[in-house]
Amino acid sequence: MAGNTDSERRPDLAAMMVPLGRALVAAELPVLREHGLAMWAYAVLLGLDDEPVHTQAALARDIGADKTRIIGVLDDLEERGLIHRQPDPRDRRARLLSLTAEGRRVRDTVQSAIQEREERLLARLPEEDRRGFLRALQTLAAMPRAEITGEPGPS
Amino acid sequence: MAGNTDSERRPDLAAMMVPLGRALVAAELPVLREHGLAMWAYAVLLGLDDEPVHTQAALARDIGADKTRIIGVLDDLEERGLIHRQPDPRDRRARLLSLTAEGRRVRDTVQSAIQEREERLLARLPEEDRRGFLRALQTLAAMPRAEITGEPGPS
DNA sequence: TATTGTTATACTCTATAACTATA
DNA sequence: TATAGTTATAGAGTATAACAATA
Repeated sequence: MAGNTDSERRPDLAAMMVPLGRALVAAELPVLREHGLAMWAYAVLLGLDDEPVHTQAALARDIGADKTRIIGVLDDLEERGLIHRQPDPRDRRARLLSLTAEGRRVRDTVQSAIQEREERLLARLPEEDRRGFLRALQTLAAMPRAEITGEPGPS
Repeated sequence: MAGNTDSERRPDLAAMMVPLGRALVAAELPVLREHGLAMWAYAVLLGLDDEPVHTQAALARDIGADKTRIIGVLDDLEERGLIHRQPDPRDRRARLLSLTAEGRRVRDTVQSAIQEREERLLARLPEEDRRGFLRALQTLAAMPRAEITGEPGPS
């Protein structure tokens, strides 16, 4: 009646995903520290990846942070010349955000190092599982949060 | 040189896994609340699943918690008759932990409800991806943490 | 001396509220 | 009045340190 025979029983998805996510983050930290980046700083660099401009609140929302929390991060990244932050001439309340050339270089270097480590981990999986895993993970990660939680979401 | 052609570029694993894990947890919370369980209480019930006995420190380590943090949880679960906690006669420092019949019932009920929701989510993936995803996820989740972080781990 | 469970404390991360400047 | 950015404050969650009982 529970829908699961004993043979196909598995741990809950969250019970597997959360500790695994923590371990992956822990694996990233030494790489980030080598380049003087904290986790949120790296998230900001990734968040500015495609979109060359932004507003701080939108960037915060995109990377799952609070707008008040990334201010210090932006201050630091700007001071180090990794991002530009200039007032929007058309709405002087807003700040336009973009990566500098150096910021782009750092992002690429760090991301390559991180994904190299990840590839070594993924290489230990059977090829068929590996492909399905990556495709499914990207599909699920791209879903709006509300579709996963089942809640109507922030209206 | 970076090992990735532009066509196969993907987000970092952690960048997908962590928000997805958070969303899955958020999806569990309403189910847990229906049964008066907090997240760590559910983790304890799951941690006592196979092993009928334990010591509190070992249980905490197994579920990725601090030994000081689950004490209140154990107090509550014991008071509600979901677990037994009795001094080990052979080492009176330790407490033997086990599920009561009611604790087992609650755990099964809650886990079934949670996994039903999860199955509805997984049903939206192509069958081939879904199988590989689950197999790979279980493989990775079963790995010792040190194999993922690359660190020597707590010696 | 070392370990189990416990309590008390400190620290980190995150969320909320309040202020300014623009609109 | 409403919004973007900022600052200050409060809260939740987590880790660290210190203690009593037992080994």
